[in-house]
Amino acid sequence: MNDVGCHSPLVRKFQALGPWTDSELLALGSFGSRRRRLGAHQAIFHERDASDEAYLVQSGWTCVYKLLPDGGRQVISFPLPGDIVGISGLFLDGAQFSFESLTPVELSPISTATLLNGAMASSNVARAVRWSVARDSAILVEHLVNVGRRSALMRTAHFILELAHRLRLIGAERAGEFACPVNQYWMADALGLTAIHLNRVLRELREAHLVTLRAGHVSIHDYEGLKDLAVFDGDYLSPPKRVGWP
Amino acid sequence: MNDVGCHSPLVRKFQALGPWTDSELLALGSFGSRRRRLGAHQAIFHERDASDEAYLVQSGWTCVYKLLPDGGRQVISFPLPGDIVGISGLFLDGAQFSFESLTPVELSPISTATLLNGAMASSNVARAVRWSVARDSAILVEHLVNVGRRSALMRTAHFILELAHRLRLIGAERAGEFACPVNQYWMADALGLTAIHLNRVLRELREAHLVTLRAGHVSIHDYEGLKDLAVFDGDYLSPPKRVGWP
DNA sequence: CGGTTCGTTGATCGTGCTCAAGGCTAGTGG
DNA sequence: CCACTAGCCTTGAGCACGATCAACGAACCG
Repeated sequence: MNDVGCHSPLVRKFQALGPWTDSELLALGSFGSRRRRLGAHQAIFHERDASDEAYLVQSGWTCVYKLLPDGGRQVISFPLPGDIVGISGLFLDGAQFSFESLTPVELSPISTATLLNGAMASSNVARAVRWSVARDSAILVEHLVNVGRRSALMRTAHFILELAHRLRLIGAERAGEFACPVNQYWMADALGLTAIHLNRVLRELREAHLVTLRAGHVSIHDYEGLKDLAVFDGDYLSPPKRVGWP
Repeated sequence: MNDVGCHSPLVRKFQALGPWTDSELLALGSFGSRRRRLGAHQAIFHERDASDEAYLVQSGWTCVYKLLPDGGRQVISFPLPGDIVGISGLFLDGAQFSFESLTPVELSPISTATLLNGAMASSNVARAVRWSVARDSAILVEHLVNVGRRSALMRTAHFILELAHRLRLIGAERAGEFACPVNQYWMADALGLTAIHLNRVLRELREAHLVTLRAGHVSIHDYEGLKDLAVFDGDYLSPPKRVGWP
């Protein structure tokens, strides 16, 4: 059963939280038992949909956002493989946001029962879920700081570094290079900028030899420089190092 | 034991999630067994502090924020009586933000063990905690939308309406009137504005006969008008109406 | 009284938005 | 092979929302 981990981004993400026994891996695996494939730019759920299921992203890029009546859009997050979307919706009256695929994706719906049973069955699974939820919250907080108080340049740099770190954790980043199939419109809507201004910011970052984003691919040329610019500290993204954690 | 609820803002907040048995109220009450009083503007914990405890606010206004190296400050939330702060910090390497009192406050530290035991002991308590965490996340998402995509005027109106709704749930708002001991500097740092600009926005709202904020007191003169301006829908703040919820 | 905190206003500046266009590439159908 | 389209990226010119800098007023409190 250990080979569950070889292909599951969830297990990969949770590995550092281990050690995992085979039966626990089996419990984790139950989160991925059902699978759904979807093409690019397909809605998965909409704001206010009553939701009895969360979704584990198995592969592909996705996007969580809210629309405003004036046509504006705020991207909340870009869930990546190993991320679970919509847990909070299970405990509220419905989803607070819309969720869709940006690329072709593979999703595993997780029912409330599956989630709670998994957590009941194994305290390690419960820990992992709690960590995952807490981490998502930390990412959201950092996103708020980004949009509320950082300049467009710092904000963009910070966002790219966060993506790089998250992708590294699931093995989708190497030596400052990674695929990023998010166009400038979506990215601008995440950063609270217009696509036009973001384009200029990206040019600035490129001309400063810090990072290049082209054709859906990101190359970080000067990691330290970028980190200094953004005042980035990625500790909030990594599994906790504390011993005996709850 | 039922009089626990009479004075506990936590029980008041969770009432609509009921029905609660006496023993469950007792379990909830255990979250408030310890008490700490603090004066105004006292630090409760700082960013990066290792934290083994969350805090239930029993009375007074508090503030969660992050500082930036350039001296900037982003307020994440203003936890009110009945709100629990720092749960996510229990499951990460440390707190992701600073937490302090704005007024004299009464706090109940909640250890990780107390929190988890309370949830294990009663599924209603577990439900309530899950709802509370999910609601905090929904508030955070709305805050991000506010700062990222709404104009200063809409943003401010939305913020005031959210406060009014939250205060109503704990019985601290009546007929559009409530105390709000948050000065314009703190409020501006929540809204991603400067205090100077916020001051002008508040004047605009006052001159439009929508809402007045003066001397720590808010008077909403035209609730519908304010709601239309902000395109506010407070459903995310109320206890879920779904039956048989998890 | 003087000090401190908070609110208010004016003048000016600049980051990032708006509107408008054009270019590049891939895909499609003639 | 060449139009033609559709996304997406890029650039320019001008404007506006909100920031910055600089005071001053009001309330409170020692």
